[in-house]
Amino acid sequence: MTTGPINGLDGLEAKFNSGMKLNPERPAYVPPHMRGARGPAPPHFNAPAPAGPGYHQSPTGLPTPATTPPQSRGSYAPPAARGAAFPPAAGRADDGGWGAPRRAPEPRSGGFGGGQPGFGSWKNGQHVTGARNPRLEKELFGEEGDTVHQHTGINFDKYADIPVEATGTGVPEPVTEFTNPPIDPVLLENIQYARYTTPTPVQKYSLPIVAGGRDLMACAQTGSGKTGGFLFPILSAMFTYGPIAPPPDNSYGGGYNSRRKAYPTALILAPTRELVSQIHDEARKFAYRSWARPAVVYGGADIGQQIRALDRGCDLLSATPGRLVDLIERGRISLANVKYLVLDEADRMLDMGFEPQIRQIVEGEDMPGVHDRQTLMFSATFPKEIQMLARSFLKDYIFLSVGRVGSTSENITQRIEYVDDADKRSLLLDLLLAEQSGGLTLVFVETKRMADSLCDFLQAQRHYATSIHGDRTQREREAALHAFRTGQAPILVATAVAARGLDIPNVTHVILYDLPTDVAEYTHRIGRTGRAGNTGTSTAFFNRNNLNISRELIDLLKEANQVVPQWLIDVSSERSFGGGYGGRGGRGRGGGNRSGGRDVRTQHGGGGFGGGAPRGNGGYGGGYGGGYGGYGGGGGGGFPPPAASGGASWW
DNA sequence: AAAAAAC
Repeated sequence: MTTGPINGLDGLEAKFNSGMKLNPERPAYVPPHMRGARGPAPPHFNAPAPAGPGYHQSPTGLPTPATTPPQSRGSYAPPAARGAAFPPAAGRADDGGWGAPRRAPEPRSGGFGGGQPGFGSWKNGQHVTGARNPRLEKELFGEEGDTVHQHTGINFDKYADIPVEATGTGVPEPVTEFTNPPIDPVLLENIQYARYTTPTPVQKYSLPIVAGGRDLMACAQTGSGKTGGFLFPILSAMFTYGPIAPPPDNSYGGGYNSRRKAYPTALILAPTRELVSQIHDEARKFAYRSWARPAVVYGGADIGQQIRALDRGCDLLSATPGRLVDLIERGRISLANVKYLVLDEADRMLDMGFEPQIRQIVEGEDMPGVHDRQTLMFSATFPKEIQMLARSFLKDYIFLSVGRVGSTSENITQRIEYVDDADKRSLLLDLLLAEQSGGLTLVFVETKRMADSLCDFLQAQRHYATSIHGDRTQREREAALHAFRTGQAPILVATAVAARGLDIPNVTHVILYDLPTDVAEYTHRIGRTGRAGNTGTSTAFFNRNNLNISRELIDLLKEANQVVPQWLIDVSSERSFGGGYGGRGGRGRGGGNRSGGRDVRTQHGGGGFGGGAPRGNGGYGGGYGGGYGGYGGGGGGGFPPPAASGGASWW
C-alpha cells in the first residue's frame, strides 16, 4: 500500500479559493466567449470566469450561475443562455453535456463498452462509472513491484523546495493534494490505482490553472510529471461535464459500424510516435472506468486498425501531426469539438520542422479558434524565439516555470569528457564496462547511420544493445524500446527520436556519444535519466566539433550546480579569442538562457532578442571576455584536456 | 547538418 491519505480538504479549499481571487486592480478575466462571442462554448469555459456578471463565488471557488433555469433535454439553447449554464446544476442532467444543446445519437459518449467492466458511460446527464475489471487493472496499472509500470518512487522530499514561478494575470493558488474538489472522484480513484500520492509541482499549478479555464505555457524540468500536468485537469473536467455531441452538419452516420467521424474533446500533439504512444498509455490509465475513450494515431502503423479503434470511441486523442492530418483528410476525424489542445514538447512542435504542420492543424482545419478552446503547452525548454511564436496560439496565458530556470535537474550528475572522434568507441566500451548500477544505459548519437554502426559494434563486442531511429520500421522501433525497457537489451543506441519525453524507468546512465548542437536538445537527452526524483548520470563526449555549445554548456552546468571541467572553460574562452565568433554578446542574444525558462513577456528590452539579461543570471554581462575573464584567458592551465581522456590532442 | 513527422 503506497497510497497516501486523501485529506487536507479544508486547507485545499482555502487555497483554491484564494487563488480564484483576482487582483482588484486588474479587470476580471472574462473568457472571450463570455464577451458576447460566438459559438457553442462548453460550460467549463465559463467556470473560470471569476465573479463575472451574473456569477457569485461558490464555496469551491468556482463561479455558479446566479439564476439560470436548467436546460431542458435536447432543446437548443441560444449561446447567451448556454453561457450561464455552469456549473452542471442538478437540472442540467439531460442535456448533451458541457451545456451542449445537441444530443448525440446513441450510443455515443462512451456508448461502446459502456456496460463492460472497466468502461463507463454517460447516461441521462450522469457519469455512470464502469465496474472494476481486475484484468484490465493489471494491464493498466501493473502490480506492486513490477518494473514496467512502477512509477519509480517519486522523491517528493526533493520536490518540496523546487521553485515555481507563475506569471500572467490572475494566477490561481496551487493545490497541495489530490483531492475532490477540484479533482473528479473517478479520476481520483484512478490516480490512487496508479499509486500517485502527491501532485508534482507542475501538477499542483496546472490543476487550478486549467480548471480555471486558462491557457498555459509550462516550462518544467524533465521527469517532473508533465503528462499528468495536462491529463489530470483535462480528464477531470471531461468526467465532470460529460461528452459533447458532434455538430449536426457532419457525416456522422449514426449507424454503429458505419463510416463515422471522431470528434475528440481533447487533442494532444507530440513530436514522436513513441511519445504519443506513451501519452496514450497514461491516458488509458486515468480514463479507466470513465465515459471517456482515449485514442491514439501515429504514422508507421496500420491505419485501418487505428480507424477501427477510433470507431470504438475517441474523446481524448493523442496524435503525431502527419497521421492526424491524414485522418482528417480522410474524413475520419474532425477537430470541431476540441476544447483542449495540448502541445507536448511544445518547443519542438513549433520549431522549423514542425511548425507548418501544427499551423495547419490548428489554423487550417476545423479546430475551434484560440478563444473557443483551451491551449496548453508543455516542455522542459522554451527558447525565447519559440515563446514568441507560441503566443499566436494562446490567449492571455499563464507562464509556469518549474525547477531551476530553464536548466536541468540536479538529480543528474553531468560529466563532460574530452574525447576525439577516433577514441569514442574505446571510451564508450570503458564506460559500459565500468557500469555498476545494473540500470539501463541510453547512448545518443547524431545520425541514423551512426546509430546502426555503433549498435553493430557494441553487439560485436558482446553487449546486449539495440537501436532506435527514424529509418527503422515502427515495429522495430517499438521492439527496441520494449527490449530496452524490460532490460533484455540494457543498452539502447538512439537518435533524436528518443530524446524527448520518453519515460523509461531505471535509465541510470545517458551517454551523449555525440553532442547535439543545441543545449535545449542536450537538456532533453540527459533528461532521460534522473527522472521523478531519482538520480542518474550523464556523460557527454566533447571535442572540437562541439565548440559551438561550449559556452551554453558551461552556463547550464553552473546553473545545475555541476562540476565544470577547467579544460572546458579554457577551450571555451580560447575560442572567443580565436576570432570570428563574437561570443554571446556579439550574437545579440542578450545573455541568459537560450533554452528559456522565463516568460518572454516579463523580460525587459521589449520585443525579445537582445534584451537585457534575465534576472538571476547576471554576471555574464556583455560578451565573454568579461564574464569569464577570471579564467586563464590565454589558454593556460588544464590545457590540453586531461590525459584521462585518452591523451587526445587538441586542435 | 540531422532528425522527426503520412502514404
